[in-house]
Amino acid sequence: MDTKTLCLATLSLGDATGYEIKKMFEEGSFSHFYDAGFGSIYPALNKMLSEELVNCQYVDQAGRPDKKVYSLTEKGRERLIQELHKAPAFDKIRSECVVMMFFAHLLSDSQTERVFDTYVNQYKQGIQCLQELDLSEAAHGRRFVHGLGLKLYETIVEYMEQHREQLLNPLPDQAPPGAVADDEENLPGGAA
Amino acid sequence: MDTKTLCLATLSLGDATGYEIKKMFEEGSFSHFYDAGFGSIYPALNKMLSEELVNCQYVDQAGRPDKKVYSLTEKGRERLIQELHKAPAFDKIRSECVVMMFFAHLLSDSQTERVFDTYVNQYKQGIQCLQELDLSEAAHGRRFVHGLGLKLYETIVEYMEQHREQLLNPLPDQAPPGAVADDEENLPGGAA
DNA sequence: ATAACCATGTAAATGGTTACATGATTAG
DNA sequence: CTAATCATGTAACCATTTACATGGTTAT
Repeated sequence: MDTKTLCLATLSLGDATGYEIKKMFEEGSFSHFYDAGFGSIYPALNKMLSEELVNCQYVDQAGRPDKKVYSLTEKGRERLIQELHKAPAFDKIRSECVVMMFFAHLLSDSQTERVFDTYVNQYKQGIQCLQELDLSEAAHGRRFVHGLGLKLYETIVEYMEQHREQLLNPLPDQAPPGAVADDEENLPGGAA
Repeated sequence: MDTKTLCLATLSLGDATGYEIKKMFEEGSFSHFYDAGFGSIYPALNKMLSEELVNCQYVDQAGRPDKKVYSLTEKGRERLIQELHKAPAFDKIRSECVVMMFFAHLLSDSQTERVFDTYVNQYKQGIQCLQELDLSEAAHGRRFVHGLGLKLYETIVEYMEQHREQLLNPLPDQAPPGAVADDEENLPGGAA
């Protein structure tokens, strides 16, 4: 699924600027299952304008560049529906944190902690974002997906907190030799 | 994190061919947090060979092409550790199924069902893969990550099954107008 | 017979990220 | 005064995906 389709999908929820579409991917309903940067959103929007999949209204703003508010055309709506009826690909996940945690035995204590915290905080923030959304007007699919996202995030945070010691202070027989010395800290006893 | 680093990481668990590395991403311990295809693995391996990050032993095989078994060099191990100590990026998730389920109100009933099944089956298979792994020799990080993956997959399957009706047979007031007529089926009553 | 599996690789096409470029406003 | 937010866009770079190319073995 390319950025074009994602933009069409976003616009089906209401007119928006490229800037606002980006925010949807960062903080809004889409944050937990897709992302896109300006470098792919703006070109996608311009391509779709020339294909007549979207319309554009220019809104003058003092000082700032003109706001360009995009809206779906009928053709765009048809294209969106067509794309949504293709065979879905499997999920693609790229989690650097999980790779790093997998190789905890090669990490310094400080890096292990840093990765752990990054991961937990990412999903704690995600939970907050999802909880702040107003779904009173939302269609059933959106509610379903929202509930799934929330559940997943909560599961991650819960697992991380429950198994913190397993990662950060493993029992000696769980930590084979070859570990990296830490340049900053050195807990003499470990988990006492 | 690029394919090169992922290959180094895989090789730190034991010598392997490109083909076997791919399998690790599909069925092994890595399946739930990263992926890579042949088109990126083989070039990565060759580049690393010229950078002396890996060694290669050719194993003759009757009929089949020579097997090329790669192993980490000391330089490769150092590079891996260096990469693992960088600041981790946030997770990137691309889930076409979730996008489609979000827009269930634009989908035909048959497509909704297809997407639902694709999603559930993906993670049911994932659970099976993870359960078949032998972790008796695994380091603590690997066990930690394995537990996390399993927990997440189980949570997804459980949520999907518990909320099946919400997606496939929503109550009328949860399904706003604009739904697409199905070309194959038509349930007259819905959830009575 | 046919499909799937083992096994490696290249080239072209696609597409996404990063850095650059501009510039006013507002909050700390 | 500085950083963040609003607002758009291009170009170079980087990486991945897909299709192509080869070819024997094993299971159905």
